[in-house]
Amino acid sequence: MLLKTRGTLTAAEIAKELGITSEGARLQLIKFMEDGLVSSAHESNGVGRPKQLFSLTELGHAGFPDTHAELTVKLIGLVKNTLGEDALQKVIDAAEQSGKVKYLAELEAAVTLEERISGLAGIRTREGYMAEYIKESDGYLLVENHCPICAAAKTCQGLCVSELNTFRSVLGNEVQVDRVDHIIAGARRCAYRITRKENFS
DNA sequence: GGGCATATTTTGACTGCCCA
DNA sequence: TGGGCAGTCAAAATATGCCC
Repeated sequence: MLLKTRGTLTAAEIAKELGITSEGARLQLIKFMEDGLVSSAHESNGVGRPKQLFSLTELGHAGFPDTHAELTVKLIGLVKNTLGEDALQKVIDAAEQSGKVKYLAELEAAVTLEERISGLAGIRTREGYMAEYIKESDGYLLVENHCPICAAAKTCQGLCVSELNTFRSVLGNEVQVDRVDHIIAGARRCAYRITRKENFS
């Protein structure tokens, strides 16, 4: 909790806050380091042995509550209940339009279909979807192994529809994009089959 | 460059508490 | 009662800058 609220600290500083000796604090920190919750770095400050500074790792930070998902679900509910379904749909449409513009700009240099799919997978991975694509005999499979907006998507299915629309727009008219796996429906992943339309092959 | 001073870490022995 | 765990204490080890 001290490392979370105060940032990087030495064993002596932690010991002082906890009312124990620095050796006692250090023993605890070593255990946290063995568990991957804390990392250390050395900092030289003139005369004497360099300080060993302790800070939380990503795993350590993950041990604290994150209520983003709950907040998002709450906001979606508030928009729906106070402004109506139409207002919520307008918000989703605006987000979809914004997403399309952003994706198209990033994929401007991609010429072939495979380059566009590869680029799209890269963008989605950066956004936390752990995306990848698989080349198949009749097209491609875009796979998203994680859904960072799962809680929101369960509350508002429009987000998933918007996502599919975005993929179709970004990949172009010559391909058909179908969702074949859906996390919301209980699948392990979301997957999209991408095939060339008959009249474009 | 080497010895010294300083600040900090490391280590081992020990104590006390809890629990099966 | 013994084992495990958490913490204290003291001494040794370590890393670095300063000064001659």
